Amino acid sequence: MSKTEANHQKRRRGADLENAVLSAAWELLQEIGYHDFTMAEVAKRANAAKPVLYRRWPEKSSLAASAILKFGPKLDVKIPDTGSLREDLVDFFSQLIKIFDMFGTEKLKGLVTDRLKSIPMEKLFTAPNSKNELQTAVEQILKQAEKRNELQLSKLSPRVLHLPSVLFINEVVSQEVVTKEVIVAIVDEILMPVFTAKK
Amino acid sequence: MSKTEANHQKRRRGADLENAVLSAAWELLQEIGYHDFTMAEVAKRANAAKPVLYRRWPEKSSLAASAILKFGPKLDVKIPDTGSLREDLVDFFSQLIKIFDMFGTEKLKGLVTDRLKSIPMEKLFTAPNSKNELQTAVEQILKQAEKRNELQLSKLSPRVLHLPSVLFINEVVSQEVVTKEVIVAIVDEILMPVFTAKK
DNA sequence: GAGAATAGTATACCTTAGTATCTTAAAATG
DNA sequence: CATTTTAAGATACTAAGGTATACTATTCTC
Repeated sequence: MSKTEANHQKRRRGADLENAVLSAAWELLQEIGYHDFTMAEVAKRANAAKPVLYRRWPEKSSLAASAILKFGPKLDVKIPDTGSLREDLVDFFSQLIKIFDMFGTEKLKGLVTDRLKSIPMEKLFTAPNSKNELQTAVEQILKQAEKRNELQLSKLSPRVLHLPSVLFINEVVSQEVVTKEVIVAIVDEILMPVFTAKK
Repeated sequence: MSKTEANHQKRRRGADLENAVLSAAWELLQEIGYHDFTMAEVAKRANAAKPVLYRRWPEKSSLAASAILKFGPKLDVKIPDTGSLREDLVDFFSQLIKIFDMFGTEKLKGLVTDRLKSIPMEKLFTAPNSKNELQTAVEQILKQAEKRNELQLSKLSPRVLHLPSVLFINEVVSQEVVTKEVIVAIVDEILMPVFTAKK
């Protein structure tokens, strides 16, 4: 029992500890992906006890999501303004797939399906205590289109505004990889008709 | 160790055993729902060993899905022919929600998200070795609409044909309950514009 | 500064999905 | 009918998510 070193003279708390855990989680996620990622290993890496994790995140998928939101590629996607709704949508979603490709959808699939147990699809891109950035961007693109008389925003319901997120997640969950062609098809066959429907 | 009864003179095999397991699974699902449903309990109820289950179904969600497909309410939904695509779609999906309401979407949510780990959304309604009945019905409804010149089937891609399944599943995963109003909104705001898009 | 409240640490525990192993009944093959 | 093959039975095991408990270092409050 002779601990040769003064192991933990200082005990981390609050934000300090939280950051250490999130960093460890982020490292692990990059190294081995969500599927093989375990809570025990995160705890070990962060030199923290498992209950510390569960005190902050109710479940594994929640911790993983937090780590990605904190350290993952930022969703600082440029909102395009090409002069055409169609082009703007294609451009915007093309930027999004790059982020997913960094991980590979295969590695994210498990996380997404686990998250769906707790939150609805359209909220998957929403950080706690913040706006859904994807949603905001879509609305911005639609506003631009309204100025060009391509559509009437007031006629679009929340369900319709969430459609891009839903379709995108569906592809991530269903396909190995989301290509540019897939995005073009989604925009031309689904989003454009819905957004510009005369009603 | 004195087994007073000749417990298992006969050892069940093949389809016999499979049926016994599926029956036990179906009973359990009805009694306690998917979340509390365990493989060990199914095995016990069926007087079978756990490896018997895993030899046939690779995972819990797969066994549950099989049990529902076998004993659950049949998808023998009547294909409506009201003379209007919109009415047909609303009518058809209204029949579907009845089936889901029998369980309550809450009880099915976990099953659906678990299934999504193995299969894409649009295949959720497809039994092994059979056609996707939901898909077939949608196509039938669209054929009828084509005869009335409401749309041109040849212009609709597989992605578009799967859209009803995707949207329906999204609602089941996202909402507590899928109401008639929700269905009407999905049909009017999304499906009709997509199916009848001029392009 | 004394004492209470808070929140780490360490560790054991429970539950359940899923696997491995060994024995044995039943079916298939000849 | 003897032998081989297949698959069920029994049971033990592993791994991981998640919880409970006892103890103790910090911080808060008075």
